[in-house]
Amino acid sequence: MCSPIRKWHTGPMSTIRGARERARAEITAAIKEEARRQLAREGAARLSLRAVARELGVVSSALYRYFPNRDELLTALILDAYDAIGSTAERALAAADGDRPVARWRAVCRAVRQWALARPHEYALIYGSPVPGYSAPEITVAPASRVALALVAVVRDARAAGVLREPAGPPVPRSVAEDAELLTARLGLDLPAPVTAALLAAWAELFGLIGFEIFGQFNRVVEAREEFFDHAVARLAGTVGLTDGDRESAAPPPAS
Amino acid sequence: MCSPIRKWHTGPMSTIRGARERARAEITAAIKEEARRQLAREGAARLSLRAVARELGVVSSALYRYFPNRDELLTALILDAYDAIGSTAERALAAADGDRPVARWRAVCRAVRQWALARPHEYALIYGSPVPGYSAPEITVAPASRVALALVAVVRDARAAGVLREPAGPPVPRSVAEDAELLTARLGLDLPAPVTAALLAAWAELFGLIGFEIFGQFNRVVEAREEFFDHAVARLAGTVGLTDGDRESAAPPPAS
DNA sequence: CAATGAGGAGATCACTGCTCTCGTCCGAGA
DNA sequence: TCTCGGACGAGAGCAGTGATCTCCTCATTG
Repeated sequence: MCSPIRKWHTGPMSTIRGARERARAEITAAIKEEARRQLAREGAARLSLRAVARELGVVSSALYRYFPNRDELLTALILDAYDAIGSTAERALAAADGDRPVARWRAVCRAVRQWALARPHEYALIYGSPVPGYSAPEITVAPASRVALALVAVVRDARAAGVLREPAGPPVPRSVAEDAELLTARLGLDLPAPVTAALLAAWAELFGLIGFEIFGQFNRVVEAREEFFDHAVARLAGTVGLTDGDRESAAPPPAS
Repeated sequence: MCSPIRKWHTGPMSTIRGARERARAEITAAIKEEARRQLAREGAARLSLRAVARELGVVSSALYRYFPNRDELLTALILDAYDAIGSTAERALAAADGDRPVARWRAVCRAVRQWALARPHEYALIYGSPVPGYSAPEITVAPASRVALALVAVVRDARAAGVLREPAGPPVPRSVAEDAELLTARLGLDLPAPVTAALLAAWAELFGLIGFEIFGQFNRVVEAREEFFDHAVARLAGTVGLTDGDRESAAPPPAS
């Protein structure tokens, strides 16, 4: 009856459809929610299907109606986490819209760090060691790149505004330049290879910094975490060529 | 009696002592060896005491004579891994003894990367997410710092040779400078705070790069892995102020 | 209004970490 | 040289895990 939409078969969006699949969606969400709670409390490897089921007042075998196995549940959590950190970065980017390039860069980096500090276990899930004999499936590559794309956007806009310096440093090797060009082409951008290379390194350093902070490598080494992070991120902005437009904002001559 | 050495109670070194404890040491080593094998095959969370025991032709409860629990076994593996990667870095440093600073820096970084690529699971054990609800004990801090100390040594020697530039970039905030001074004092060094700060960031970037490569973040993004790494590491050497002595080796004027 | 199939309950299997008890046998102290 | 303590391994057992299968129910759908 009513025939509003072609049911099943990949409906256009998450429209309401039957009450049945609404319930299904709700239960799926509840499972992930509880799983996330346990994740935060115990970590990924201690995440137990049975415990989730117990907490939901349901028998463990019931969960298998929603996730074929534990790893699939983890994959769902990983996807959610990538989406969450990605949209956090994008939100920060949007919020810093009119700002100068270095400020936008810092805003994105800070947002990512804050997200990670608030959810260390979820962060570990996506940027720590891939879980137990579990290698991230292909589906994760798109959401995984959203943070990187936010960083790229800052640089792209800076270049469009004509305030992007060509980064200093050793020349970019041929093969790396080719990778860089492939990448920028794939993103529909036009960035010089040295910038792309610097950007990739900065991307890695950002998560290196956050990972070291979260996983304890900075314990008893760096105490002023926030200030150090901001400082490192500001340096990073310089290495990818970001400036605030005024001349020589990031190159005081070497002392003495 | 006989009083050659005060037995037990922390003998001076790993001298031979009884045949009994020799056997104990051998079995302990065999357990760790087999555990490492399983680690390489399955990853940390799939590491099973029972499987190790089975492979060693022994009943599982027997292992508890050597390690009080699974986490302690993991801790032992972590310590070994830190020692291994640390001594690899130190060996590389020693092998590049007479070389110029940038070459020494690159040698250490390359050695660390090679070690990690050859043993991704062991690398994940120490630089990935801390294992299952397990937080690294204090004992790991000393061996964990050996790689960093190798990097520091390169910079220290460069400074002693007078070929260390003061790194460019934004001024170091007060609190970060204090951390830096505390750290250099603890190491008995005399490095300017900007250098120390840059060094810490470079340390994080090094492991960010290696982690991204091992954990798959560079898949379909960076194909010329080795060249990219070398290039990033060369840039990094520049950011901490390393030069090869000849003037302006790392600062070509911005094109155009 | 009927049947069909989604979903939950419960039993079961193989596996895990860990504990406890019980023989055995080595080696240090007399 | 003898003896006794203690290190060691075997084995049973407990509680917990992921996963599968069968059975029963009831709401949805045609």
